[in-house]
Amino acid sequence: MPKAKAKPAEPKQRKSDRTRDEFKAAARRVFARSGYLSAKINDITREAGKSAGTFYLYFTDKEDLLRALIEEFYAELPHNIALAGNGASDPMEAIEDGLRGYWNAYQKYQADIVGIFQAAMVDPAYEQIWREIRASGIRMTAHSIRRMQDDGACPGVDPTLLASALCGMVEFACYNWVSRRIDFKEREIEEEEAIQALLAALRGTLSYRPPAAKPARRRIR
Amino acid sequence: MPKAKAKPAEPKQRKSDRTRDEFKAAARRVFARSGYLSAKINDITREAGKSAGTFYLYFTDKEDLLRALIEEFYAELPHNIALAGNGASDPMEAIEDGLRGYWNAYQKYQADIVGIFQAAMVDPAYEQIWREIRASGIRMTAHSIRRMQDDGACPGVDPTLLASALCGMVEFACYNWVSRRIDFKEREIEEEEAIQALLAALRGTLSYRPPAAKPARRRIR
Amino acid sequence: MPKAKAKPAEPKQRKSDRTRDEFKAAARRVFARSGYLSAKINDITREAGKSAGTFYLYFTDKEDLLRALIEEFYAELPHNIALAGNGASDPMEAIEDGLRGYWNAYQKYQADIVGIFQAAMVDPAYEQIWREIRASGIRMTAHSIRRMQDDGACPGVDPTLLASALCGMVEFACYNWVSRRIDFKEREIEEEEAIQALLAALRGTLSYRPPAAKPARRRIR
Amino acid sequence: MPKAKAKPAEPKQRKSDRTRDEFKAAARRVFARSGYLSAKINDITREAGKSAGTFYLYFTDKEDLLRALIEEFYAELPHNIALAGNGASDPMEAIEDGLRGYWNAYQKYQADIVGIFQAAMVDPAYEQIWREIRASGIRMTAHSIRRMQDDGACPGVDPTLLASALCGMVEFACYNWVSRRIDFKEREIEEEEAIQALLAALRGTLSYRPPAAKPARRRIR
DNA sequence: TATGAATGAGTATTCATTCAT
DNA sequence: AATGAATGAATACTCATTCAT
Repeated sequence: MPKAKAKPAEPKQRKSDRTRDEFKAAARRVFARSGYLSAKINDITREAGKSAGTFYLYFTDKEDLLRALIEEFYAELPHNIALAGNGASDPMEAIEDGLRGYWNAYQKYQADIVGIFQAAMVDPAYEQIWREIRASGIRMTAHSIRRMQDDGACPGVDPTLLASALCGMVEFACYNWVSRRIDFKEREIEEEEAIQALLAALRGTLSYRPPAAKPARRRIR
Repeated sequence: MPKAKAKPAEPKQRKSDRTRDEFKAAARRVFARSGYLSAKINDITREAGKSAGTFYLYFTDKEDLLRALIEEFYAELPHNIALAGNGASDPMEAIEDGLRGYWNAYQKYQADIVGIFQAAMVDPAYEQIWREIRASGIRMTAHSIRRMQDDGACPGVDPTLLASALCGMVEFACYNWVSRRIDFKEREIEEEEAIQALLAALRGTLSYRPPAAKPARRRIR
Repeated sequence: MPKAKAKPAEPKQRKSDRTRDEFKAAARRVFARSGYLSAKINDITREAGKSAGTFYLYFTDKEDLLRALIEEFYAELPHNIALAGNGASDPMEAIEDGLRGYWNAYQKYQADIVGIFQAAMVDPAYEQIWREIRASGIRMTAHSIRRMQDDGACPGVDPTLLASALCGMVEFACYNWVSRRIDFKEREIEEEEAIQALLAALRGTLSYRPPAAKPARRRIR
Repeated sequence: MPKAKAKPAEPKQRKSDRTRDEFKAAARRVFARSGYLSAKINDITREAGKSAGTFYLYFTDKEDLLRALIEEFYAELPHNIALAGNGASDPMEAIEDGLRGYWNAYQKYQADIVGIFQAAMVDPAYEQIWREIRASGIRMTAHSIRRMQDDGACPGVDPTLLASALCGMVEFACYNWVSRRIDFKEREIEEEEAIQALLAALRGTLSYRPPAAKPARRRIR
């Protein structure tokens, strides 16, 4: 038949991309709702309004899908965290900027982070990824700690160890407060209130200076 | 687990008790090794050197087994934590005692705690249990925070919120450092070193006093 | 079956409907051959030429499958029985029409009826269903009995009790003669012969008039 | 040690018999309560207050146990039925005696009969046994029918076929009314009332004489 | 004899993945 | 590209039966 069709090459590519994105968006919703581990492939395809088979045209696996989420997340992470902290000359400010950066990233990439965290529990490959994500935060935090220590604050602790603890605190608070809504079922936590609580801990820890003459602990009464 | 199944008759004899304990011990090893969620009933029976069916003479479920672990854990928890902190008159001392208590309990009941934590990700009933376990620690910590605030320290933060963050920090550090051995693959963390790092954060946070004239954030130097 | 499980999504397409019907047909063959209680899911899938998992795309259970059979059976039952008896003005004719209706329904839905009957032995929910199916027949029969009693026949008996006995007779004869082929292994029973035997009992019972002066039982001759 | 023990050979034998009987009694209770097919070996041993292993000292099987029940039942059956009917010279009286005999036997051996009936659904060997039990009743009933037919009553029906239907009626009524308590949940059926209903059917059927000039059924309107 | 803990074959069920249309 | 029906390997669970004590 003589009807010369215009090659729809471009639009096709587009459509395919769109479907892929729809899957990712659906997965984010599902992961946020019921976690990565208990999410069934079917839950995701249903959420995406696609059929079961279609999923495998775009991803090989639930893990593959998670990997795709992570990539996006990775691509934007620096904007939220690393860059945020970079500008600040004052270590305390750097820490606060870092916290706010992480908090914002967490809001947006909740599903990804929970996904990685849960996958890490079961799959060593994801444990590695999780460790890497943590690592950059820890490195930054440790750097600030070291600067504070140079100034005489919080002496005698391994900066990396302390950084690991503090980053974990932030991470875990996000998980508990934002994703699982644990601990505070009865009331909504205000975003700023939450940040202030974390900030109080960070600030206190980093600026701690032991009293001049430290009395022996548990001295004889 | 939400549907309360009738527990199996639970043979009470000597031999029977021993087998039940063997299963619990085997489960602790398996959970510690590969986590609760990915553990198969078969993994546990094999580890216990028992046959598949035997498991069901003692437990109805993997969940039921976890419940049994928790009970034991619960029974001993107060000795390690609550009682520990009770004697101390000084809030800082109470916090330190609580930390050491939790740390010790964690060493011993690692598998249980990880099990509950993982089960909580997937099963609301365990989320509830996990929340309860956290609650007692949070309550105690919040109490100490309030006492410090009465004294003028760490002002302007919701004690419960801050307590939740700090308890999470301890919990999560135990998980990362002890159970997953994340962050510090290259070296063994000394127990005392780990405790000191956590203590530094707790002490700093609780005793923080803002500088007399609080300067505006990010003022020009 | 007491716990109402959510039925699987129940694909509605053409192909899917056919498969569902194939399962029902296969189940009817299997139930007729070896009874409902001893039928394994596997027997049915094999008979249907499908794989194990496919069964669960269409039914949650063996019970669910039986329920599906019953529905079909229920839908047609009135055509065979109730309507049949409705037109007849003479109670004896109503009874005969009812009998022929039930007989025909039984031929077609043997497997369903046997299934319900067997399931009722083990599961109270099916006992209820079975009771309901019986109830309509009993009600109709009792009605005819009452009309005959108004006319002076078979006096002094509870119509419902008698109806229950007579309906049971028909039911059980169908079971023994048609489904189990008991009692008459050596020869084929002609359909009409069987019906005539049942009819003889029904007719005799309903038209019975006690002899005028009832002699004492077991008097000396 | 010089204490010469008396050989407890006799008592031992007694004890063993007693245990066996306890199992049989327990089984009767369990079968009557929940049917033969759904009864687990464990249900029976628990009901008997014995341990699981002990069961196998006395029986090889649940079937073996059922066989033992049947034997006892068989041994007494003639007293209740066959002998009962034998004395009567009048066929109607023979039928009534037979009915009362069966009814009494059923009360006592409910569990056995239900057991055989259910086992027959699943196991051909028990189908055979069931058929045999039925056979003697059918033979007797057919005999009475033949005598009535010689007298001109209920003409034109195969006596055995009719007997099978009538015996089935009685059997099934016992099952429904006594064992399953179906059809009459709301009220207790009086024993005599039940017997009278069955008797009405038997009497009517056997004494039926077609009206002199039988009009064509469904004549032209 | 009696016990009851242990066994393992048999069965049901789930769900990621494939493939004909 | 998309569909959704079909697959079957993996796993959980039950229960009759054995056996060391």
